Amino acid sequence: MIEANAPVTMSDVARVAGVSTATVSRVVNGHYGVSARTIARVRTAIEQLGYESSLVASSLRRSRTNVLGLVAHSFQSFTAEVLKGVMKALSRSGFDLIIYANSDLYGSYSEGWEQRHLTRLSGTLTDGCIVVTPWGEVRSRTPVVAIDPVRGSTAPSVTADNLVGATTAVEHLLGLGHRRIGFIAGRDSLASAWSREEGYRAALAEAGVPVDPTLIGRGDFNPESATPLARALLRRADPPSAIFAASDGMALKVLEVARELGLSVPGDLSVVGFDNIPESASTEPGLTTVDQSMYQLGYEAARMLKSLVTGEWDEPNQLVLPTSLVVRSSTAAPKSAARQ
Amino acid sequence: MIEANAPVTMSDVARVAGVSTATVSRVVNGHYGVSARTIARVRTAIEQLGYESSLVASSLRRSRTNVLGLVAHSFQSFTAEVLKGVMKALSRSGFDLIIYANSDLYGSYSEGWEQRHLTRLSGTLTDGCIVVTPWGEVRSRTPVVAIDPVRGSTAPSVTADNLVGATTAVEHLLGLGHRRIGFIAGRDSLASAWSREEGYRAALAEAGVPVDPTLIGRGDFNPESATPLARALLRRADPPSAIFAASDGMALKVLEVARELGLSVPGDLSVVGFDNIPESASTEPGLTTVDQSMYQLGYEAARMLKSLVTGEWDEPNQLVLPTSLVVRSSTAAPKSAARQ
DNA sequence: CCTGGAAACGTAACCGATAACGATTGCAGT
DNA sequence: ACTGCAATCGTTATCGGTTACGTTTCCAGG
Repeated sequence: MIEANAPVTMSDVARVAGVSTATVSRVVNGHYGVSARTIARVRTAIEQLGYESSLVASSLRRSRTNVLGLVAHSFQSFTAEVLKGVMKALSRSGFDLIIYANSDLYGSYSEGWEQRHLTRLSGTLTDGCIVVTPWGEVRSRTPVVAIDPVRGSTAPSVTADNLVGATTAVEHLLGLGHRRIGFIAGRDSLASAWSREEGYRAALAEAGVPVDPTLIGRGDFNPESATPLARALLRRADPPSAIFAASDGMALKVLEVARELGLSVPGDLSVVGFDNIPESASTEPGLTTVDQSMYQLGYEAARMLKSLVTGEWDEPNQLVLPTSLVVRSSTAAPKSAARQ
Repeated sequence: MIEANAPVTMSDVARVAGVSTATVSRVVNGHYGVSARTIARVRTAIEQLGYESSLVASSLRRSRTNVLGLVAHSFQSFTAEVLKGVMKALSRSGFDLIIYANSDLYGSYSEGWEQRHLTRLSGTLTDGCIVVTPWGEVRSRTPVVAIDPVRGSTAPSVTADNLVGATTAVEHLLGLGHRRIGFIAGRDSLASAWSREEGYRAALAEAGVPVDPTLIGRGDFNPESATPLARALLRRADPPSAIFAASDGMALKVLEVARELGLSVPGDLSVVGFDNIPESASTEPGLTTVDQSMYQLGYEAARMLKSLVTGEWDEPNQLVLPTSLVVRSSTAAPKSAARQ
């Protein structure tokens, strides 16, 4: 056995090649001022020892690392889909990606996680970060792009056209004949939650249907938060004939509750979600939802961040992407439609 | 404005609190030997400056970082599903997760990426790593768990019962009456690809059907690799009546080719995949496949790694998880079934 | 032969933190 | 008052690299 598994460092290479670590560094980074013969010697030593530079050590001293970061507090379908888009945008770009996710020691929805992670990374490791569904405005030495930012943020962000998406979804229900339409809202610090509720109200107003505040449940985008809300809505003496949930994760929970209460969907209850996560297509019945191409969100965010880091961004830095309604089988005309 | 966005370091805190950096470090890490009054002063300074310790700097000096790593070369559905399981296992465990993904500068399937990434991280940043579908055996200072390891590896790993899964899949086709069954293999350095091919052969042998080598296409798990292979198989004068693809990604490409050639599925051709990625449920027709719970793979791998790092692992370190056949609508009896 | 300047390379400071170690202080015991 | 131990805290080496700067070498030009 040549070597066990001791970590081979730059000074090991230097010793073997008979040069200083400074010279090794120059060779590794292709800097000027090393003779061809020395380069060859160093290269040989590197090869022989199987040396790889430590990302950590070099990022400590360097300003540019060519690593972009993504921080997220959970890994549900939303983030996973976003991630695919980010990876696509970064493919062959020269930037590597580091995703930092915490283990939720402080509780699943501890405020400020994104700031904590961001400062821990952006001090040195990354050239810039993407933050998914943050809790608040963040400050950072390096550029930050938010996916689904907080309300009123003016920082760079990428978001879906939540207002139009939600309006379309509710219009779809109205068009089917529904009049009592429940709504399960998202975490209200997020602009998306706000806009989706606005869309809900706007569509109702447009149709001349008064908003009944007792039909609105205050969720937080966490699927579990929807369960008690759905139960409360559906156990009423006068339950809504349709529920629009601000996210698919929550909408799927509504389906669960409906099943639990013996309600048939879409017979007794129509359900519409928002996001179009993969699970929504495979559930039974298929969930009618608003597609916001999370893949695209990730793709555009990564593209924006890349340009911000290299300093070549000129487009507006608040991107809004279109949505589209995907009609599946969780919606139908209400039983009492004829009555209206 | 109090402070712009200069990175605030430990010495800033020390200066404000009027102590040395060592004392700040002790306070931050809750070490012994600091008076209550000093602790309070330091805490105040930390609060006031909004200090967060740098992950990079501390990991350089520390031995334990409480960060686990995951390296993957791409982010298709497989890895995304695995990730959800990993996150679940790490939730509230005290371990954070860093995912490192490269930008494919060296081509999508550049051999040795996992070793490169591993050495760059494991020197200091992480206490251990999960490697997804590696290219070869890896060496590392810290524990490594492979998901879907290379053939013949004896290192810690988690894998699905690919042999049984593949056998079951082919038996399903045989049971429907198929006799000419094509196979599209995966990247053959992986144990999973090998086992799935073994299962294919075993099932045929058991049924007394001779293996026709010309019905076997050599893919590499990359969906794109399946397209030309499927075309070649289906354009033959004597095409197979069914195709078993070693991954869902490839199977979906087979469906695409079938559509392109005007073949109806399952009328003219039955297709079976392996993995059960979310897309397989939502495609039309739904893909019959072997479920290997990628979520579970990730969950178990993280659990194993956690124990290896803390040194409390006692179970065997090569886990094999069961699979199950999911029958959807891409399989049916062949038209010529009556003839046999 | 001497000088100037660039090329090649080493030395050491530095990045932000941790930890071994030593120094100082406070206090109890005698 | 003196000793001894423990508590508290600063000093400094260190992690693995990068880089400013200084030194040496070498060659061309005068």
